[in-house]
Amino acid sequence: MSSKKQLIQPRTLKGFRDFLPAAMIPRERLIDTAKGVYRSFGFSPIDTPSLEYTEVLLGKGGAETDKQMYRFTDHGGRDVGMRFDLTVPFARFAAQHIGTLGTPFKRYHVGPVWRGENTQRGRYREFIQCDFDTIGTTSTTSDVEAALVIHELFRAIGFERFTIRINDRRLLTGLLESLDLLEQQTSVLRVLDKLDKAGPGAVASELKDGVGLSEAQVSAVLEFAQLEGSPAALLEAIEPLVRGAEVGLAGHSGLATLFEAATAAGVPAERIKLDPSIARGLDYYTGAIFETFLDDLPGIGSCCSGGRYDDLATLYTKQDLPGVGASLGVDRLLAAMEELGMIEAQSAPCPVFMPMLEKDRLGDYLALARELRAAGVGVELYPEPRKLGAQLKYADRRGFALAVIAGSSEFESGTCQLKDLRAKEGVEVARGDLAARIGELL
RNA sequence: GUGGGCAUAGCUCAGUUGGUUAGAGCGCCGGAUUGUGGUUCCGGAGGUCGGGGGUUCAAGUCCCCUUGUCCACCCCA
Repeated sequence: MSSKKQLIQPRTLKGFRDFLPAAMIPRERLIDTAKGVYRSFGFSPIDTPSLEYTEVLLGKGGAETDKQMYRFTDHGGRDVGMRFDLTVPFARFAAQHIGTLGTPFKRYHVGPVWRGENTQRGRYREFIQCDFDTIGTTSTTSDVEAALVIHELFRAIGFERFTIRINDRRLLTGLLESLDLLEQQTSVLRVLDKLDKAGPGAVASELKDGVGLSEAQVSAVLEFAQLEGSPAALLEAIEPLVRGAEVGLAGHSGLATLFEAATAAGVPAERIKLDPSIARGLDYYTGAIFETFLDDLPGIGSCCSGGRYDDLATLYTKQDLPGVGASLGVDRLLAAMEELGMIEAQSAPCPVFMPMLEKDRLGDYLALARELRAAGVGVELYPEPRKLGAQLKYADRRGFALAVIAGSSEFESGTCQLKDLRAKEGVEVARGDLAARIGELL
């Protein structure tokens, strides 16, 4: 037969991506930062399977997420779904294990999720979420803490200009209840959500003609959504609008406590806003809602969203398991950081590069590298004795900070050359002082 | 899922009303420089013009399908 082999075109599925070291290093750093912040607030790590019985996942996030869920039948005929977020599996997890864990329980969870929707910038079919949640308490303390975690998280990642927009589902429900619009809640909120883009005129006419509200109802809803000002001023203006409904008042006092406490905790006013028009989020939210936008790149969407969901676990257990938490969109945030020039283009996994000059000195090189590693300094040894210039070029391209250069004369005299690749300067250093000198330069 | 724009070398892009062997810059490899790289000079490799089909004497250029990507809607991290 033909000697030409038919090659398979190397490619990835739409919305699925490969990650080269240059992308993976900042990605891991971001995740480590998030884990550190979560732990500092007392959240513990957990993990769950990426596949679940479809019945566990279906109908929990709303019709839209059901449509986007990857779903198939496995070899045993089981109806299987790939998780589209980490919150729904967590509710199942909590219902299953809360007996041994006890309440309240705080966890964080980092892992990929899948949604079969159309791709866009910062929007993929496989992406990492980095969640933290507290379950087993309805205390507003946990709501406030969620806002504080988001604030510290973005600070730790390196952002100064961002806004956490907060609302409460109960406020909206209260308003609609007092207007006798509870039935149309979903469609009213969907239209309302377009306020920013479409403007009040378009929203008004769609509420009237599309959803069928009366003039009075339209103006009441618009008046509510268009309120602006400090949280305190907003809450004062909102109170009379929701006074007629108990839920509304509960949401009102929850938000009042939240903003008061967040301010007392030192969150700057410009980073935390009450936004009555935020209504979105998955179907399971029942209380406070959070969305986080970057002031310098609002178009990319919310990079960290969440809220309170007091009924989610009731689908799996009779025990009351209210929860609150949020999800950091790692991939979306990285796309934003890339665009904002916050990511250094370098892919050196460790600080020190060691060129190999003489093949028959392999044992000496390995021993020297091992000494450095034992002292806590990461070292990469080049695998073959090429021309030194070429090896240094390799090191430079990877972004190594330092090179430790040694050949026969150095090995015999117990020294080596320590070269700062950034400054392009080298000094001769006694082998015993090497780790210390490296520490000074890093 | 719906609608629109893109798709040419590793990267960023040129490519005239369809018309001979498809170009540039950067990068890469080799040499000048047999143990010290980012400059300079010389030389070199690398392209099924995303894939498939069609129209034509002739297609990178026109048409259809398909895949990917970007944008808008929808929704969301």
